[in-house]
Amino acid sequence: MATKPSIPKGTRDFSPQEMLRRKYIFQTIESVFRKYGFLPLETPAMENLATLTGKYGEEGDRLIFKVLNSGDAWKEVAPEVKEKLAKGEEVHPGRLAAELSDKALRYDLTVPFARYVVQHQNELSFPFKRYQIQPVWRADRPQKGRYREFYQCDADVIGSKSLLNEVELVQLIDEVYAGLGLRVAIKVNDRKLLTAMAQISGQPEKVVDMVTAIDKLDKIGQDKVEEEMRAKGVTDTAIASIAPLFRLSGTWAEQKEKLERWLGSLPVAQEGLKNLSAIFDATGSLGSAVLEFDPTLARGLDYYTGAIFEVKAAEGSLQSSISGGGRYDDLTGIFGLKGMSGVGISFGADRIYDVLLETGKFPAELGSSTRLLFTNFGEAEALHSLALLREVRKAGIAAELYPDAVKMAKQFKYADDKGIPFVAIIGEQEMKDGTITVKDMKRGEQRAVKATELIAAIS
RNA sequence: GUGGGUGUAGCUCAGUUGGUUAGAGCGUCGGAUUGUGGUUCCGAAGGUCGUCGGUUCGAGCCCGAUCUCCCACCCCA
Repeated sequence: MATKPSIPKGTRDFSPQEMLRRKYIFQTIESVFRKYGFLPLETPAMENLATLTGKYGEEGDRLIFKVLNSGDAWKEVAPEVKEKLAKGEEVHPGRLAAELSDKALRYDLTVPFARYVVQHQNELSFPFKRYQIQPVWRADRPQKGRYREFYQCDADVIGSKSLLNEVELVQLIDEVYAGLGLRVAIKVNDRKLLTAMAQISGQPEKVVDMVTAIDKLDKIGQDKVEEEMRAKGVTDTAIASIAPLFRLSGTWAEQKEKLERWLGSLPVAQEGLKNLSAIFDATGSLGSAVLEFDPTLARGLDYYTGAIFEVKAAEGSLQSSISGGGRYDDLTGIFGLKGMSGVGISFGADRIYDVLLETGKFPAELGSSTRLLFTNFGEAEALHSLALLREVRKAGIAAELYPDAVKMAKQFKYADDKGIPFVAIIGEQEMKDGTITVKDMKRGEQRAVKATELIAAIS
């Protein structure tokens, strides 16, 4: 009792008002997922540690929340590890973690999905389209728009190489954000073009270093990008040979022409261009989003192999992406199922929430749920109201009876605080007359109605 | 994981070169109104000043450590 209660760093409580808004986001996303033929899936909060490690790169492994083994975890630690520690010798952190923990909280929804597909491959009919809306956990340092527990809303189709899937995902993204009333930019690139660029530079092995530097272009500028590449061991001639990247302005048709002149001789580049063209040609007109080719878009190099997507809000101050996704050719390979190509998209509900809040895009009527409150004058009046309450609820109207016979001011204040638009007053007088006094809280007016007129009076 | 800032009532914040019983606004609760909220008036409750330690006759204020939140980096939704 002495210490103030609190919650772990980077986690949050969601008040009823926040939950109404969060549900609005989840429901909008979910209904679009369903409309495009995706079906729900859930996986456990915990996975085996081995399922997760090594899937997100070195940085990712560090950010996985490990769960301490139950019982006396220390007792089970291998004797040679204990000996080393006793002598004060270094033990590799990963090794020690593996000794003390064999479970971990999920880091994203894609890897558990891949695990699920491999485990249940004989029960599934491909292409398999699933959506998943669940929290994920990362042991990151919290910041604006960055939490240690947050929700992802994923839709993936696995077992189909068709580019129609990419096209559908772009339309799906557009429809979700149109539904939320938010203008966004969908940035698209193809991992194959980045590979081609590294090849033409003569240092294909530096692709990751080049791309992570180029990814920061709009943030730090061309000079700093080149500086960072140089620091990572990219030669000056290589840097010079990828310079055309920075001059790829214009419409997709113009960008495509420039890319063909620059990288067209390489088969990988041809393939990437073919992919992107198919997406641009088949997408058609969008409602709320702008689709643009962004040659500096890199993201998720761990498993993406084809098209990659990222969504940024065109309104509000949040610069980070609010959705991301792409094509992966061999995600299930690491779990023993080869040749399963898939493509997916992930919506960051928590960041979408922040943007909608800042830009005032939440619908105003999300506020209240109860439409009618019966006041409570005492046992006899409450029992009388209870019968009417059932009728109102039967008509599909949310209603409640104040549970205690406290003074009227408190009951009215309750209705006011909760945003309840109508209050039914049934005291001694009304019971005698067989009427109900209905007060419109917004107008401040009230009138007596018969029981049969009650529903009409509050509709 | 690296660097910087921050922490005083439920919330937003004052608090003088270190000096007695730490303040305001909003909110909460009670009353004016024993059948009427949102406006008004009156009153009350609520703080081991993030935590632990140090300097000092004396610390909300100075020093150290630690935690939290915020900002930048890394990375990411």
